[in-house]
Amino acid sequence: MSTVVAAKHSDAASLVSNTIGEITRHIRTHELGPGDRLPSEAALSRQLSVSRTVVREAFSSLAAMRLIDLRAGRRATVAELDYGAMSLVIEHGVHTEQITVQQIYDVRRTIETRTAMLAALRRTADEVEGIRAHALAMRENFQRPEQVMEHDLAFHLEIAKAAKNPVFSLIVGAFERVSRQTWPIGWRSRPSDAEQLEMIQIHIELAEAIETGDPQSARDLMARHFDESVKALLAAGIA
Amino acid sequence: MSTVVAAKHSDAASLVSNTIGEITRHIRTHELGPGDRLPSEAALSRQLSVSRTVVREAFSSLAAMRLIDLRAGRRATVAELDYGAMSLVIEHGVHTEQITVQQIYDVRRTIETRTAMLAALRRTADEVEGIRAHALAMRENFQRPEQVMEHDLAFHLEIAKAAKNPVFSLIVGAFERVSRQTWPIGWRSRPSDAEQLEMIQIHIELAEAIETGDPQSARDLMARHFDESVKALLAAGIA
DNA sequence: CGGAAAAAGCTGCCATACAGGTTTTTCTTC
DNA sequence: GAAGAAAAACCTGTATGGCAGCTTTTTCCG
Repeated sequence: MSTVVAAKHSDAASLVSNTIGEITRHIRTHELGPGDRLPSEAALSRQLSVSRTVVREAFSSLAAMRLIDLRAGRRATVAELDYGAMSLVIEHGVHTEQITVQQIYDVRRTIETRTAMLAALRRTADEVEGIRAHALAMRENFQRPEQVMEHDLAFHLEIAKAAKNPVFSLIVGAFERVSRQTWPIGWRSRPSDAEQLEMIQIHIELAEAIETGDPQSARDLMARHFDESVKALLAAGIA
Repeated sequence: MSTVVAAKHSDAASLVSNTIGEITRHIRTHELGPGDRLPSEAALSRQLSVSRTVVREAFSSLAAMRLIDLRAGRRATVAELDYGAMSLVIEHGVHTEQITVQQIYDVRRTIETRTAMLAALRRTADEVEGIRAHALAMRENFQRPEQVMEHDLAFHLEIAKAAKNPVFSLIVGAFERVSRQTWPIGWRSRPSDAEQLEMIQIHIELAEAIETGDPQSARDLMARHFDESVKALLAAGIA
């Protein structure tokens, strides 16, 4: 039974792994939240009877997964939810050819048709403002692809945020790094101004649907957006 | 504009971060795939003009995100896609009360109604066998909750696999650690044998729908499964 | 009492050392 | 010459000690 996507059963009795476990356990048992400070490396070193080297590697690993924040001279603190690590995992999957760009679009479509719908139901006035601002900024800067891309990414993240479920934000964010690399391909496959503006127009209408509070339209527009994007990528010869 | 879920703009000019970047760049530019070997710590240390300590912490971080595999005495190798790190991130979010269990169920419902549908369309004979075996094993072992849970988890992962999109597997797997902790709560909230068997029955029917190749039924059954699960959790007083 | 300066504490990084696992090379024997 | 065993070379895991530079706490002066 080859599992393709697996999780190592890490009994991994290495000191570092155990130390990571102890630290996360510490967070859990002490009910620490974002911003709360962890013991110093030296303290943990004594407490767990391992060298500071081991504690440092454990901290470093936790920081890589963005579970804690590290800053020189300061104590480590519990981190806020952050999609940085997940974004690296996805990017790694694409670069090692274990994930295709099209598979990512399939997942994004599934997720984001839902966030669009929820956003239309739950958005606050502020969020509507942000979403619309990004959509309009895409149109205004449409001769500067860099800018368009940044606003596009922010647009999708803002919708996820308006859906009021941080897990959706996490997942949408997880695709950010890859999107930065594939976005220009999609853009170039829409060579005329008309085609580019048409793509941007969908974003604007989507912003309006969310503003109006029309979940069905929001959903449909997001679906259309992804259908068009996939079409564009296929036209550009992306497998 | 408070972002709630963020990604640190890691210009993070720390040596370790830079080294992590260099290593992932090495993987990318040399087009390394799973199993391929990376340079030794000493070699990278010389090549990048940093101490072995720094290289080690970078390796350790990459291993934490499951981008590479480390084993004593052996060279580091590029890892296969693995949801271990993502699962820790989600678990962290729940323990620090940045994510609620119900929010996870919302996302799982969105994702897994899709995987069920796709599985019905794309499954192989082997996968059907695996999926059904897990569903039946749930019924057979239904007096041993531990066993039921394990087969339940494997059931959902196998469906994701049958959907033939590793990103779905990654996401479904990302909820594994949390599920292991919340599953018993849902189970206990179905106190009678009849209720427990009813829940298991949905799994069996779902397996059948996937076997038959009926995407609509598969989808509906998965949706019902999650609706029931949420109801059970709410009954148990989970916010 | 307020604020500046000194002290203490902490992290980032480095060099070195050695135990124990793994790979490669060498040597022996058939 | 080939197969297999022994040795050498290489590699990672962990520990220790040290120092620069940043932060927090304490102390002391006005």
